Amino acid sequence: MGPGQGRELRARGRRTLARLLDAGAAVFAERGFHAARVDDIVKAAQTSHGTFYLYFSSKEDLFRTLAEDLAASMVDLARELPPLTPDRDGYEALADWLRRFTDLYEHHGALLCTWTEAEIVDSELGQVGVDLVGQFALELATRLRAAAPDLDARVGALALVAMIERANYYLQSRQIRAGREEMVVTLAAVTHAGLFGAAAREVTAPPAAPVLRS
Amino acid sequence: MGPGQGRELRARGRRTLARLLDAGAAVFAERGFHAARVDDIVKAAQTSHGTFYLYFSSKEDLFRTLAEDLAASMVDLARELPPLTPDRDGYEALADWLRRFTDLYEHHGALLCTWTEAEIVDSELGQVGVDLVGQFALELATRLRAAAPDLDARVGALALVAMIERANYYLQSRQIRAGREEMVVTLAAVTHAGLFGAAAREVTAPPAAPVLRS
Amino acid sequence: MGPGQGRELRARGRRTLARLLDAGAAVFAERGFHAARVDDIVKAAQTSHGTFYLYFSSKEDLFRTLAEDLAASMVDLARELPPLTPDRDGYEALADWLRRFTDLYEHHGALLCTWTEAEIVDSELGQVGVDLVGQFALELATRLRAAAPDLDARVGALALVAMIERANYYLQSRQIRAGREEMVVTLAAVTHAGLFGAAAREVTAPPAAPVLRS
Amino acid sequence: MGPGQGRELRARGRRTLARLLDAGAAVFAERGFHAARVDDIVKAAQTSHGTFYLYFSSKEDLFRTLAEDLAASMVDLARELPPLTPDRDGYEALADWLRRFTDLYEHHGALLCTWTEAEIVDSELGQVGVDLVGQFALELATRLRAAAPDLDARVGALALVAMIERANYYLQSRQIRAGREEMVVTLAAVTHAGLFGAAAREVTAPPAAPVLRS
DNA sequence: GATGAATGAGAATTCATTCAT
DNA sequence: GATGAATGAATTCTCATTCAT
Repeated sequence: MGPGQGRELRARGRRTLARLLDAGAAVFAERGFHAARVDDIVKAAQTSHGTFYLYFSSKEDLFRTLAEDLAASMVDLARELPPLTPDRDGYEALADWLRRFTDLYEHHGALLCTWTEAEIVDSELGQVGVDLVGQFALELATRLRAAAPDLDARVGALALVAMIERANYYLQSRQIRAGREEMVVTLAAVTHAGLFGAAAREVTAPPAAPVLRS
Repeated sequence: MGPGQGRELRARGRRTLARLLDAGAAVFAERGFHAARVDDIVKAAQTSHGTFYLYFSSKEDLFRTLAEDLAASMVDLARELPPLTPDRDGYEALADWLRRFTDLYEHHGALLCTWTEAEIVDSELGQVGVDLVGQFALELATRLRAAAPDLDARVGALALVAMIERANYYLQSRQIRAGREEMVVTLAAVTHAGLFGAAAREVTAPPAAPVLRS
Repeated sequence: MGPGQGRELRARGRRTLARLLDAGAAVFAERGFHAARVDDIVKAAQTSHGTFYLYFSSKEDLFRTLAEDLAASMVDLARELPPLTPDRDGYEALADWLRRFTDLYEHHGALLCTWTEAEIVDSELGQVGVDLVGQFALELATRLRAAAPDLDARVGALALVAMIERANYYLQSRQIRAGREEMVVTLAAVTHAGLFGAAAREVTAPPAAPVLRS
Repeated sequence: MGPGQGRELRARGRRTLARLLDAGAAVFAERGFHAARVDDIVKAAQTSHGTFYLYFSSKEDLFRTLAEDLAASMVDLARELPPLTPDRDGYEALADWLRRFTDLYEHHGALLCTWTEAEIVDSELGQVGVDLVGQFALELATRLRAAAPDLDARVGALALVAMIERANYYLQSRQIRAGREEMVVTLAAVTHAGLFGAAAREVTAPPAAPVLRS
């Protein structure tokens, strides 16, 4: 563990720590775990190698810290998944929630991409990843079970989570050439359709006309 | 390029090349691009460093070769996406195709996970990845457009591709605790529902009873 | 030199200095000069890096201070080597002196082991080590010369000093599995025999019965 | 373990290995374990850092290898300790053996001084050191027991070993200002006297006149 | 008097690639 | 065609020492 995190820090120390965390997030996001150099990070944080190791015991330690922060945010978000109903309110709530997911992914998602790469998988962190996906899926599964009783709710929920996560990745990595809102609406529609059938939304949702583009 | 690929190898040379490709696939899959050591690869191939550079000009060169092979297989598979119809035949055809996708992913998918990591993204290879996703999405989009005219077909198709790809990844990395067939059926159902509405499948598809488990 | 030793410390300063000296002795003894970290020392002394350099100008400065203290004690002890006589009183006096040597070695000897390691040998301190051995040897040599005139008294004395020093080291480092008193008596006997012949002690010394063990 | 030692080496590899071993011995002897830089060693061996790690897995690995070689030589020598008899032949045999010990110490002894410093003590190597001293002491103890039955033979033997070892160290580190032969004769005399009484040697040994110097 | 924070010159080690046989 | 050996730039991490409060 980073020695600098065990003790409580003075104002200056807190600022340095924050700079390192920011720099780490940026560099890991841009280069991935292995290609990220401690040198890049300290340069970005405008500090020295020595200082880095004052706060973190290793490059991996910093990564783990960032990942745990992100994981916590994700878990929080998963808990806030609104009750999903077939009506228009349910659809809107889902779309709103997806907007917030996309926000989070936009700011920290690059880190998710390196999650696998850092082979810290065996340790707790790997489990965190699994739990994370599971947490999301759990929430969805509860609704799926009611809406589509003949589907395997657990697997179906995972499939929807997969879609949401990966679509955000495509968006971020520019493999998808689409706007944020476009994607959010589409994901909401597909998910809603998956849960309650396409008909439900068609009736209640407003014509998503502006979305049509291709 | 590795001189060893610049034409006409004797039997012995072909065997060495094959061993290197196999070893490379295995090691990249297990460790990722950066963590994979040339040393690991030559040991697995039971040959020497010198020989490696007889066939490939660099570690990246080997990766690129493997990735291009995989990409070609994927593109081939995408072309074989069957016509999707709302009836039961359409559903079955989709499920069959998903089975083949899962086969491919099972054998070579680990390489896909490292695709991003190797920063060969700027080069053609990155584009290959984009094209690949695009190719799949294109096929789906055509059907989507007919089935759900108020959805952004392109984005919707990408969302479904995202789901299919990522769900396979979850399966492979054991983040999903489900059987192959279970997942294939679920993906088929969700995709089919996304395309034609849940009602379509419910009427035409057989009760997916054994899938129910959670 | 550390400013903190340049005279007149208040009570608080004296306590801090004492803590640092104690901590230094402990850490140098346990880890050796190179492996001892200033950080270990200040932690053991419950103070900070900044404070350390208030009292000592460097790690070496602290070591030197400790070593000089020890050297002074050793020189004092050497001066107190009693007159050695072939009779029983001489033997007992020698044994008593050896007991005190062993006491000193027990408390500070670990530092002696690192003496060589710290390459402060070129400086005065190295000379102190040489002088120290020499001082001991000188005292012994005077007696040896009388008792065994055909031996090289100087070298003989050094050999005895070597034995006494090294045997204490074996004892301390548990390379010898023997009790303190056992060792003291044995060293006294061997030294006495070396000086005056085995016969002398045999006649005059009491049967060292309890020593017999092996 | 050094990868280069598992496989059998070609002529060139054997030469490089030998150069590294020689260089390591020299550098460790001169600077001690901690102060010795891998850089010094590879420079002395006229090779590169990379090559070093081809043969040894770490600086410690090289040290251990050298130490084990030395330990083996020492154990061999201990086994060759001649039968010790009170007559002149016994004395001469002892002196001869001491000459060989001094030879060994002269060539490799510097390494012994760093033995303690490298904290490899916990592992087998530390035990080797203990065993080594024990081996020597065992041989001596057998004779002591016969010659001086009222002494603790085991402790007495250790004391003599201590003397022999440490005196050689003094000689090597120039803390003793004496010639080799001078020291050998003196050690033989003191040891012989310790075993059989001063009288025995006086009668049988030649007058050691030339040794007298101080 | 005391201390938390910062520093940066080294140190060990790794590994893709080249070379001589 | 094959390979054992060599290379050295790049990288992570350490730690004695200094500084600002």
